[in-house]
Amino acid sequence: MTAASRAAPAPSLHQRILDDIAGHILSGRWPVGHHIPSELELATRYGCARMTVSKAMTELVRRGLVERRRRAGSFVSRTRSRSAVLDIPDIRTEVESLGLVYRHEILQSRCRMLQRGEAGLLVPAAAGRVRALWVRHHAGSRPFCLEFRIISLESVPEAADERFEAVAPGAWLAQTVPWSGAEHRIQAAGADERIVRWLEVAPQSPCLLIERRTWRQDVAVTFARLVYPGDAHQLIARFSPDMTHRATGPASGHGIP
Amino acid sequence: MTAASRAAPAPSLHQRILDDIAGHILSGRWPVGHHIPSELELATRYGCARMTVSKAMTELVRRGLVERRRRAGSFVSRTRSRSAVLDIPDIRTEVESLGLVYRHEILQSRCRMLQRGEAGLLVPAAAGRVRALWVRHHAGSRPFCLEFRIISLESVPEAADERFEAVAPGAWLAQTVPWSGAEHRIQAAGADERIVRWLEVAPQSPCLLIERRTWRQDVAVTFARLVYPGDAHQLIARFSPDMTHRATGPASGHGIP
DNA sequence: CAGTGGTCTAGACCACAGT
DNA sequence: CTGTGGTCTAGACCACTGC
Repeated sequence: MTAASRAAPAPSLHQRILDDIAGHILSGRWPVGHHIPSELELATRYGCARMTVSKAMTELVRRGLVERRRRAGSFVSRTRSRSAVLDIPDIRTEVESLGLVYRHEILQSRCRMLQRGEAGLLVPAAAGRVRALWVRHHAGSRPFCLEFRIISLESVPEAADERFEAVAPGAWLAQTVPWSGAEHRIQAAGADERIVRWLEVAPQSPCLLIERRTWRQDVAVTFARLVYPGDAHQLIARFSPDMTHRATGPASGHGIP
Repeated sequence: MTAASRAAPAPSLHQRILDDIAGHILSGRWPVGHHIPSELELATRYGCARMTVSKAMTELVRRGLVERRRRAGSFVSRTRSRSAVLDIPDIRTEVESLGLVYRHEILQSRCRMLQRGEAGLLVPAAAGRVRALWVRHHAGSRPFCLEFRIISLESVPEAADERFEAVAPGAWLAQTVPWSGAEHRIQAAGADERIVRWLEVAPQSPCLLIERRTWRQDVAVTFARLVYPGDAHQLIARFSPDMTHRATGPASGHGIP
């Protein structure tokens, strides 16, 4: 053993097989369409049981690197996955990780019926009573984000009595209501009159707009529209599905222009 | 068997266990922090081998619903995963899925040394010769997207001779060069002078700006900055990592306001 | 120290799709 | 028909860690 293998936490065999094959693919030695040896062949090669190989291959399929067909075999995938994992932090966490003091204030709060024209906001489409809020989030002394939120009171009746002073609606929901799915829509928009007033930005200045719809099983839970002023805010999405956190990675060490 | 179970493709046992437990968690019956029965207990309950349970639990950990600690046991995760899968389509695909005719044109193209101030664009930071391009993508008769791209010629020497007329650089790279990771940064920005001219938009109008850095193993491959005019363009990110494709889902059936 | 998860085995049966 | 993946079993050993 060399000194180079410092504190190697004994990677499991299926992990090593996975890394080997992923390495062959990512390096280009196994081009798109390449026929990967069968599980039995690989098991023989690695001197292990077939199930150990199977575990590695299953994970490679999940990552989109490999496609498998019965009887035909396993092949390097041709559809290079054009998806990435988008990390959507809690706003408080986000602000505090910038080293700033977080604070939020409830600008408006009402319990009312869902209005016409808001039907498409909740998903699946819903009607009935909702809690509707406008929330402003601050980073230090500056407005950081303006949030419009609707909470379905049919899904979350306890939201009717919550004052959301200690904890903002988003965080409150996250720790209170279980949810099974969410959809985010991200776009750029010019500041409208309300944003100009509440975020203290110039009219029509560019803003990042994030709409989030959350549901549980087949019931709508909440809708949120988050507006971040200017180009000060950015989202980061990384590819490589939990690819064992490349320590020497590009995530650090370069400034954003 | 009831008539309701139509064409059920015999879900595997570990899948059924997974669905059961996910159902308990997502419905709230098992709240955050709930102690999930041990693998042995579950195996007894389901009358199966421990490994079958293990497979389900491992997947639940991957999805962020469950945390496991040795000796202590398995618990419903408190950190509800705030990540989503962002789908980043190829521009041509995107345009054509809108029912429009796609076209791209190379506005500028040079092989040159990487300039000072561009050092942070490639990741890991690199120097040396690059192919630098400005590309304009059209949807029908309208400009759709402006792309600034840098390709490392050390990683992709064959990019020096490619004309990128038949196929745009992004698509060409996707089908030519294997890559292991990518990072996207998404933000809103006002249109600068170049964007105003080439995308035919008003000065300072809001644009969606996507920067993509791609690398292979530990070598930088390419950098791309894509600018989409106005609020016409949006990205969509869905939560629930391949959560067995909710057919009756919110992905369809509601118009975007 | 004992219970838990993490891993691995050497088999087995089956479904399925190419040949 | 046959080779492939997909699943499952009934064990086993180990590492860790909370009791």
